Amino acid sequence: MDLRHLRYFIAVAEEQNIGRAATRLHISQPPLTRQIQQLEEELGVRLLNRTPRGVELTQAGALFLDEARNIRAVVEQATERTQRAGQGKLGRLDVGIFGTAILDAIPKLLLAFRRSYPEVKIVLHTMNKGEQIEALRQRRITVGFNRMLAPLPDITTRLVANERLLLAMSHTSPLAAQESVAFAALRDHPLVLFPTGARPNFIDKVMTLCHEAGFEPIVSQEVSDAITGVALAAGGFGVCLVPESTTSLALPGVIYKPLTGLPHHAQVDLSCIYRSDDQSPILEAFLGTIDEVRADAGSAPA
Amino acid sequence: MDLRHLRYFIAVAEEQNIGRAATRLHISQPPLTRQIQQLEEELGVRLLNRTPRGVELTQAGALFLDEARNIRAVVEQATERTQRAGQGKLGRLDVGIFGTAILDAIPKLLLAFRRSYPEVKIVLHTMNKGEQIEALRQRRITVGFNRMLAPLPDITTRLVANERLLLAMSHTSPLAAQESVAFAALRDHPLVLFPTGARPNFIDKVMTLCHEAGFEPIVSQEVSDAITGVALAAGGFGVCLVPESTTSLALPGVIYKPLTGLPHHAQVDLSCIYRSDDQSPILEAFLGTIDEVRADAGSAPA
DNA sequence: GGATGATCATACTTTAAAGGTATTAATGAG
DNA sequence: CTCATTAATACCTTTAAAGTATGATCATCC
Repeated sequence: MDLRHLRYFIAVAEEQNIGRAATRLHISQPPLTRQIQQLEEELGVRLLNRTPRGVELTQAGALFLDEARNIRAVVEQATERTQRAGQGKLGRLDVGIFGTAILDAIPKLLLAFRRSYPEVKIVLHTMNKGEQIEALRQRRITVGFNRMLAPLPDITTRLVANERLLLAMSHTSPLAAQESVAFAALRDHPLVLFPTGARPNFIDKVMTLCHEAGFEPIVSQEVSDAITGVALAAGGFGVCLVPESTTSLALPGVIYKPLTGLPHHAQVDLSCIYRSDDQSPILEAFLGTIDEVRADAGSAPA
Repeated sequence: MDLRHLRYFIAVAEEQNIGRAATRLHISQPPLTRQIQQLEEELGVRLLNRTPRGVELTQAGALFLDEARNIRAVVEQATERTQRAGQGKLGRLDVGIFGTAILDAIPKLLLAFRRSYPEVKIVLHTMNKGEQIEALRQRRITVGFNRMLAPLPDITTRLVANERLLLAMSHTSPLAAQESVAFAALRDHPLVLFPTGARPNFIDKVMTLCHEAGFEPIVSQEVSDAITGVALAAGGFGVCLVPESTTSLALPGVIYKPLTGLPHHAQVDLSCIYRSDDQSPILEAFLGTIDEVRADAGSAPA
C-alpha cells in the first residue's frame, strides 16, 4: 500500500464516482480503476460496491475512508513538524554554562533566543571549561559559554561580549573614596584573584596586566570563582579585579570602581563555543540570535 | 513522500548505515541512497549527517524517525481494522424487529451472533412488516425479522423457526381441565385474533385453518398484537391461538394448551429477511450464525 | 605516511509500475 | 430499443525505482 492509494481512495469515496475522481486527481479513469482494484486486492477487502451510476462505499470502505483521512492528517503533521525541526524552530538546545558566566549577557541571550524560537527547549548544564569541551565533543551540549579559551581545532569560538574590568572592594577600603582607581595604584594593594582552574585563566590575565604595568602584585588570596572573590573583597581581604558583568552580584558592603590607565586589550572576553563541524539548524539559529542581540546592543547601548 | 520512503528511512536510521540498511531491505545501496536524498529534498530537511563510518541522525532526523514509526503503526492498525471489517468482524448490524417476534428465537440468535462477533455493534429497530421492507430498501437496516411475508423480488426470506400453534386461555376457561384441545372444538369458543395489520397476517392463517376444519370461527375480538391477545384471553374474552414462543409471556392467569387435529402446515414461520443484492460480510456472518444456531437446535432440541 | 578498507555518492542501464488511449461491457433512462 | 453513463479491459507510453559499475572521501593500520 502506498500514500497514493489513500489519496486516490479518498477522492473516489468523496466523489462516489471513479471517473469524476480521476478528473479531480488529474489522471484518466482506467489507471484509477486499477489502483483501487489493487488496493482492494492488497487489503483483501471489498471497499466499494460498483453500481451503474458510480460507486458506493461498503461498510469496510467507510471505515477505511476514516482511517485514510486520519493517516493523511498524521503524515501532514509529521512533515510539518519535521520541517520546523529542520529550520531550527523545534527541538532542543543543550547549553553548557560556567559559573559566573551566567551573569548578565547569557540570560539576555537565552531569553532573546527563547522569544524567537519558543518551541526549542533550552537545557542548561553547569560545567567548567574542560567539561564543556568534553561535552561538546560528546554532543551532550551544543554550545558552551566561556572566557579566555585557548583555540582548539575542532571547537569554534565566537565572541559574545567584551567587558571592561572593574575593581571590587569593601566600602571601607581606602580606595573607596575615589571616583576611579588608577591601575598602577594596585601595586600597593593586596589582590584577591580567581578563578583557580584550567589555564589560561583570568588570573593569568591579571598577572600579565600587572607585569605590563611594571609591578608584581601582592596576592592576598586565590579563589575558585568570582562570587567567592567578591565576597572576600567585601570582607576586606583585598581588592578584586572583576569583569563588568559581575556587578550583578550586589553583595552587601561591596562597591565597584572603574579603573584608569589600562591598555585597550585589558578587557575580558565572553565567548560562545561550539563544534566547528556542527551544522545543526538550531545552532545556526542560536548564532543568529547572538548576532541580533549584539547588533541591538551596539545600536542602543545601555 | 511515500510509505516506501518511511520504511527505508527507518531501516537506515536503525542501522546507522546505508549499506547495511540496503541489505536488510533486500535492495542495493545506491537506490537507497537516492531514496533518502529524495526524501530529504522533498521535506527540505537534512535528516542524516554522513560520516565516513556511516550516517547519524540529525535532530530533525530523530524526530522524523519517531513520526515515521508512528505513521507505520497507524497504517498497520488501519489495514488490520479494515480487514476485520471486511470479514464482518467489525462494524454494525441494524436489525428490524417486529413486536412479538422478539420472543424466544431472536434473542437466542442475537446473543449467539454477539458471542461470535463481539466487535459488531447490534442496533435494534422496532418496526412493523411494511416499515422493515422500506428500511431494508433504504439500507437503514440490514436484516429484519417477520412472519408470513409475501415473497418479493428484491428481498430474500430465510426461515429461522417454524413454531407449533398453542391455545392461550384463562385458567378459569372450561377448556382448562383438558390436557390438550382438539382444534375442531374451537368452533364453539369465541376467539381472540391478532394481529390487525398488513396482509397476509396471522389472522388470515387462523381463519384459513378454521375453514379447512369446516367451521366459521366466532370472533370475540381482533387486537393489534400477541400481548394484547393473550391478556384478553387471560381476562376471559375467549381463547387465543398463538405461536409457541409466546409462552415466554407468562401473564398471570394464562395457561397454554397444545392443539390436536391440526394439519402439518398449521405452523407459523419466523423468517429473517434481507436485501437480495446485499453482499456485506456482516450479513453473511449473520446468516452463518443462523445456520449454526438452527444446526445446534436440530442436534440437541430442547 | 601511504596503502587499505569502509562508506556514501554518482553515472548509466534495466526493469517494474504508473499513466494514457481506445475500446468493451453493463445498466438504467428516455 | 436506443442512447448515455459508468466501470472494466487491452494495449501502449512514460516515469521512476532498482541494479551494476565506479568514483570520492576519510579513518585506520602497518
